[in-house]
Amino acid sequence: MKFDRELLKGTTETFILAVVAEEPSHGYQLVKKLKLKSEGIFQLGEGTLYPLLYKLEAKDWIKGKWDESAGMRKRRVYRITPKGRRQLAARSEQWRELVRGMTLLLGDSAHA
Amino acid sequence: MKFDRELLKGTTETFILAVVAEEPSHGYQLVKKLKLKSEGIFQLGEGTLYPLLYKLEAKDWIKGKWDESAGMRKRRVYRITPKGRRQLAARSEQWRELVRGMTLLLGDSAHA
DNA sequence: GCGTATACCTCGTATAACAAAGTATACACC
DNA sequence: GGTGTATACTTTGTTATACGAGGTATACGC
Repeated sequence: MKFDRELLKGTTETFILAVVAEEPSHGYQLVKKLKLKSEGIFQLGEGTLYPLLYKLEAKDWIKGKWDESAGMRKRRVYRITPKGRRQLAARSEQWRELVRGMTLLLGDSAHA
Repeated sequence: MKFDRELLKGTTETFILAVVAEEPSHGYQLVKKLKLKSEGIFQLGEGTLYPLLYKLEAKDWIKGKWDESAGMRKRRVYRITPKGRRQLAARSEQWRELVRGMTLLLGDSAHA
């Protein structure tokens, strides 16, 4: 979906954490996976995803490791850290609150 | 609730439109109303709300009119325009898609 | 040797929500 | 008639985020 530019802000970190938590992944793979698993709703470009991964790693929420298996393009595989799990829980909580607030305010408009 | 700074982005215009659509209101009133109706989840400051109202009016999604009834501090009452209603519908649709995408991706994490 | 899919990296831009500070009016109360 | 509080609006500066557009380089099929 083509979102109104700002709508995604603050949610991306959360769903990336969630997907990485479910299964360690590398960047390029995440681009595909996010699109697939969200049924095309989220389509992050690489220019969005990679810098985000660096940031998450810098905060120690995920940890990347180079995978240089023979006969493969080398790739950096990220897995979630304990700290990342705690963040994910906190973010999910905030997300649920946001949804609750919006539901309260949108009311009928939400089903227009 | 204290949100993670960026999480609200893109949602504020939507719920303001929704509340104004339900009933014409002036700025100061909206600050209170948003907090009340969202059960304290959304607490926009005036420094956030007023500029937003100006922007929405500039886009012709809401229309303000000075109310100078006697014995009252004069206030600017906003009501939604037809264009605003269409926007509200579009925004609500996007919001629902976002929720759907997040639900797909968060999965178990959403109930942690 | 050529095309395509894979995989990663970097820079510039727009703009949004917020805090903080300011102005000014109505009204209750002593 | 002076003080405090709630009402009501305005403006400025800061921070950060998602994105597009561009770039590099490797594996593999044919």
